[in-house]
Amino acid sequence: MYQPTVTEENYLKAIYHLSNTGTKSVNTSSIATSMETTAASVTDMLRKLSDKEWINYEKYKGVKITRKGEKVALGIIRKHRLWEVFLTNILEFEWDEVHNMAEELEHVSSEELIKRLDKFLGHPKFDPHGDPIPDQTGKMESHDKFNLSAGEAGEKYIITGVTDHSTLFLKHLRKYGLLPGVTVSIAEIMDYDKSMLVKVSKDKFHLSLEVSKNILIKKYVSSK
Amino acid sequence: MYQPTVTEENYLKAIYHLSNTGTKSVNTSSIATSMETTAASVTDMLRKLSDKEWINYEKYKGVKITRKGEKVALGIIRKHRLWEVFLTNILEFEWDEVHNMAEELEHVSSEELIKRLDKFLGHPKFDPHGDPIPDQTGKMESHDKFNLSAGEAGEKYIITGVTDHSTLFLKHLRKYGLLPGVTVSIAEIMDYDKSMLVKVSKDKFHLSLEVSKNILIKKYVSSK
DNA sequence: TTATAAGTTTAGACAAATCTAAAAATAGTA
DNA sequence: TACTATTTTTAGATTTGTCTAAACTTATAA
Repeated sequence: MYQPTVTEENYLKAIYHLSNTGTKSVNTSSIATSMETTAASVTDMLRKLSDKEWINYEKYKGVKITRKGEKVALGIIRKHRLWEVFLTNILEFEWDEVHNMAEELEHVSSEELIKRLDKFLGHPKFDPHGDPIPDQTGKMESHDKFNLSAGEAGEKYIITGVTDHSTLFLKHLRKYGLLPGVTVSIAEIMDYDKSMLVKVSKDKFHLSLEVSKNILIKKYVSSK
Repeated sequence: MYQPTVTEENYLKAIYHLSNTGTKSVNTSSIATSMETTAASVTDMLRKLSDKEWINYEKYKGVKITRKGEKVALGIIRKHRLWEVFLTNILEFEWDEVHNMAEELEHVSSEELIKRLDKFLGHPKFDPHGDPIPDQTGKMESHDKFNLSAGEAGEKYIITGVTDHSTLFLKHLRKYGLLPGVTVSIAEIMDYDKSMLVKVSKDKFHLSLEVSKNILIKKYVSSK
């Protein structure tokens, strides 16, 4: 119906993420924080997004994304994650370097371009951070991830993703070789601060709760 | 010094092209035509570009691009042409399909991205339309092109580019296999309308002056 | 339950890029 | 040269996305 502007696309993406990630309701101030702007600006934009039927919005009552809005958001997320795969796999950037470039590339409008990029990359299912890539209809895989901080001593896990996508955090993980696909065994969990001693291939090291909380894992299954 | 906006980048690109292409001076109305906007809007923008020292501008006296402005323009042109190579060589688009996508991709800001893209593509010297790609310092090859309409009967030439970049024209040329690199012999030039009978591999066909005027060629050299 | 705090919206303003209509400057021509 | 036509600029508005400060609503807690 309407063609969203770049700003509208970014708001819808933020609202989509807030709807699915946090447990709190999607309110004006949480959007303001995630968009790094003021509550007043958000209110203005919510009216516009509501007029275009991408969200349901009632004053003082918070926001719910509509089917239409979700479709826009998933389209942008698809583009973002495909470009991230391109940047790491083809142009050989590190996983902590690609986010800002993908933030720009995701707004390039051609659907045909993204279709061909997807094909060229071999229809990847996950981006370099382990996040699933929606297909053209918006569907995506979602394996039952949980936090490394909820893992048990003596168990073996595979890293599937992260919840903190900041460059600082990703760089930190890269230093330890903690990338999606890597196997981690928990040797010990400290009672005092919930920090853990982990083993990755032949290295052993300490992870704070702050770090383990932001790493997503699945159970290690030996065969296949 | 200043970071140009997308609009400023597009104005500088247009002014650069007008400075180098046409013989007429770069005046307000020619910029307005090429930017598909009004003379009033152009005047406003010229003041801004002048404030930022990308052009020298005197009221009613027309415009001259500065070194700084030329550097900005060449950076955009470099990005545009590298993305065009990517779209045709890697994503297998036709040469008449890539322009609009490249118009968006050229404004993605990362210098490192374009450096790696250039490397990935094998440091190409020309884009799919035969236009030279500036290097990081703004230098580019410029072989002595001339118009096919200035060619002589009985002579053999190699297509090096086009002067009309419209989809309509490029599609027309593609139908005849008239692409950069292809060899063309002029069999006959009609006195009446300056149309020409040309031979391309085994095909023979007629080209109007309208068409031949927009094809760039160089002399065919048999060895090497 | 009422006072206060927290969160949200409105009002009014601004910068960027654009427009139309009118005024001013330059160019072309008799 | 002087008149007219063309080109360019100015003036005043508009749209998008933003801001601060003030007003308003909802939540919290004595």
